[in-house]
Amino acid sequence: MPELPEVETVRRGLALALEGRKLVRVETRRADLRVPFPPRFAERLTGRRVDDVGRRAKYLTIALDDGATVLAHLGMSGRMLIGNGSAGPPGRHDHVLLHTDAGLCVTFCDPRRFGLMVLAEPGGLAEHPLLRGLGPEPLDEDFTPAVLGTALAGRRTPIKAALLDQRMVAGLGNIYVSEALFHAGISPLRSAASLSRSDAERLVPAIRKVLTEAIAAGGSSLRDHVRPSGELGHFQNSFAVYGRQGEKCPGCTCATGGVLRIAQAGRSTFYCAKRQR
DNA sequence: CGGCAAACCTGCGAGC
DNA sequence: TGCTCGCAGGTTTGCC
Repeated sequence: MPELPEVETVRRGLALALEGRKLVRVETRRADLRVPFPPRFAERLTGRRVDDVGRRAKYLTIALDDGATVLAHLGMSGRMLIGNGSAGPPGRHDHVLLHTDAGLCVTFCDPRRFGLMVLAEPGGLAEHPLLRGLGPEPLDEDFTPAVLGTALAGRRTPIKAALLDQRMVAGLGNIYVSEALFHAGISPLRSAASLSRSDAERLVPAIRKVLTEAIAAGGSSLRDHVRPSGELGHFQNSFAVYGRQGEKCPGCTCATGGVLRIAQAGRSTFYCAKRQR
């Protein structure tokens, strides 16, 4: 499911249900997801108040009042859903339940179990192994064309693959890389190192624009993504190229072709060969 | 070191 | 109707 805009949408929904609330009961319903839960994970959370729900790249950060932080990743199919806690028995893929003193329950549901939920000890969040190597947040001011250019320098891998590398810039996934490259007019096949300064100066704003608009739309709901409230996102209706192979890209005047679909590093890439060079 | 393919796991839609 | 195949928004591992 989730790239930065979907995770940010989930963060905003979770903040409404969790911030300032005490966790009165916590259930883990299996021993592990992609990685095992920390020892006594449910006990560590029980009785704690949630001070803040944040996000770093595609990770949710749930800060507790004892200084520890829950790190959650939604993998491909993870959802966080807010319910009233009395909506019948948990489903087969409901792995973690957080009951609050307001009577609400946040359920972490993840059929494919590529997600995870672990705990960073007080003061250890920034240096946590899952976060340590991440590149800049694309919506932060310190993500500049110069910073991106430096990160890409010397990389012979295609720009498509480089942008999926969370060390270059954090939070992009398969959808938004294709979309951002389209808006910047850059071919996904070009090597990362071949991007000029002027390419980077178009790419950075293109990344920002796509992510900002997707967040405003509540993310993209292709199959799994729903907001904690249960509402769907609708940015999938604004895709220029993703999933649109054979169609003309927006505003395209060329007579032939249309959006192409290719495989790069085992994943689908969508682009317009006319308008992306 | 760098880059690619495979692996992790389940569900769903298409095709036979 | 029911089976098999291919595919899916992420990340890590191992191999070349």
